[in-house]
Amino acid sequence: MPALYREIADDIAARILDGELAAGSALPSENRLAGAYGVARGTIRRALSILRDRGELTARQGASWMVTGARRAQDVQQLRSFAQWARSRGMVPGGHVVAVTTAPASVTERRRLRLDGGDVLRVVRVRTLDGRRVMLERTTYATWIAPAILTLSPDEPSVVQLLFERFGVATARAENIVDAVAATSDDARHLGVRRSSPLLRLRRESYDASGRPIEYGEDRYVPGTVAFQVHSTRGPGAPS
Amino acid sequence: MPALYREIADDIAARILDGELAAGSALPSENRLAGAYGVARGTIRRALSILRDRGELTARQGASWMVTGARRAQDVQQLRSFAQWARSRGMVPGGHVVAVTTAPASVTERRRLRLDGGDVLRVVRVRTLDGRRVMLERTTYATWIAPAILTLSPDEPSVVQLLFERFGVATARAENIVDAVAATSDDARHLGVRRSSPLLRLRRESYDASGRPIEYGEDRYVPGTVAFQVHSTRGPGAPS
DNA sequence: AAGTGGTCTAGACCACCGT
DNA sequence: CGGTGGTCTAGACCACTTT
Repeated sequence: MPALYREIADDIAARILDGELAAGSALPSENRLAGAYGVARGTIRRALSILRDRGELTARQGASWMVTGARRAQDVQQLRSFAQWARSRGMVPGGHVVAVTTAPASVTERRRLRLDGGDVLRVVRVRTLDGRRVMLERTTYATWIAPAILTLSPDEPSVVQLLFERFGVATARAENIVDAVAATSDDARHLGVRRSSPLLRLRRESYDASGRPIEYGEDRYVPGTVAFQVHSTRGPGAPS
Repeated sequence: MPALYREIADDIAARILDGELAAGSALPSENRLAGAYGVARGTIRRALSILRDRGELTARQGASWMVTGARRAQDVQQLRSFAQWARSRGMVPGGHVVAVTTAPASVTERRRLRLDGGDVLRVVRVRTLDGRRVMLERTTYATWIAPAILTLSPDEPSVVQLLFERFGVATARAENIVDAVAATSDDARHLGVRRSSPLLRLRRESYDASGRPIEYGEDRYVPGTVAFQVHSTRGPGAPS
């Protein structure tokens, strides 16, 4: 059962999408919304703050909440898997595994995955969107999760989702560092681009709810196919 | 006067930095903190949620808040200006203007800056960090802000800050789209890199509190000098 | 079972925006 | 000025983790 404030946020988001709440228009006051939804004002504020963090609404003290009408795009902050994100944009995610290796954890891997030893699982995948190759993914999975990964179909499009559904392993937090690199000949071959052409690199580390590292790796994106959007706000502050 | 929850968040952040609250350790319970700071539990939760959004803390229902000990890095979500960000990392921001043009707004500029006409100001700047060229910035300023920009010293390192201090114009919201491009010969000359080498491109649009576009443009970063960090959480939700 | 964070309420006061 | 959002309080109940 989702929380009340989530349901309300979803409802308001739907009303924006429907056009009932037009871009640039003002929302009813928080008190009116509270009355209309039959909840306390705090719950409304919490719902609105979610939409503000997504860039769909803005607030100014003294004035009403406004609908921004920002173009929706990919949002790194949303922490969705490649497959989930693709589907939400109406595209078909696909891909295939290029290489799978089981090997003793290197020093670096032990440090980054906080392992004492054991084998890690290294996987290289090509990711496609509507059949087009858009990304090359290199991932190292921690020892404790590796067996679970191996039970999955090699070309499974949504590893993250299945990890949660079958094993209850959910990514709670992730750190992503973005920069640009030139395609190596390896990258170029797998992605079908020219060697040394620019790629967007996203280095990731993900953690479960208890803070234990799940995996780390990097994704190399072909520019023009996928763009990352980051939304930033300098609001009066964190939501209420 | 900053809000209470901000002061508390700053205080806890300082205690983390001091090492009083070590990475991986648990915080006192919210009720204890509320007692210690002499505020209501809600105020404590709000302060903690700020630190969670910055990736410094994590929360799990039923367990205590934990200090993550994440490496501090650049964070696109923070919405700081280049100069402010550089200074916060202990580096000296600098730069020089390559070109300044005043011209009637093109169709694209009128649309993106929501102008009816008039002249816009186009500025190209090279940004440096400790004397090294790291970024090429191309910006188009809206008609209404252009005169203010022109009063600033051409090589002013912190345009954003001065705009606020002298004219009260603050960026409230920004949309950033990140991808990778190959350096044009122009880029290469200004940044001192080889032509067609990979650059990280950040396209920006910024808005003031009332939602009016201030400027838009793009920054091209030399990889390896600056990296963007994006922190993402799948928490029980937006802060309280 | 006890303690923790997650959600929600009802009310209060303030700072700011609009008319 | 009235209405708006921003902050803060005090209490309640629930879901979850820990011991």
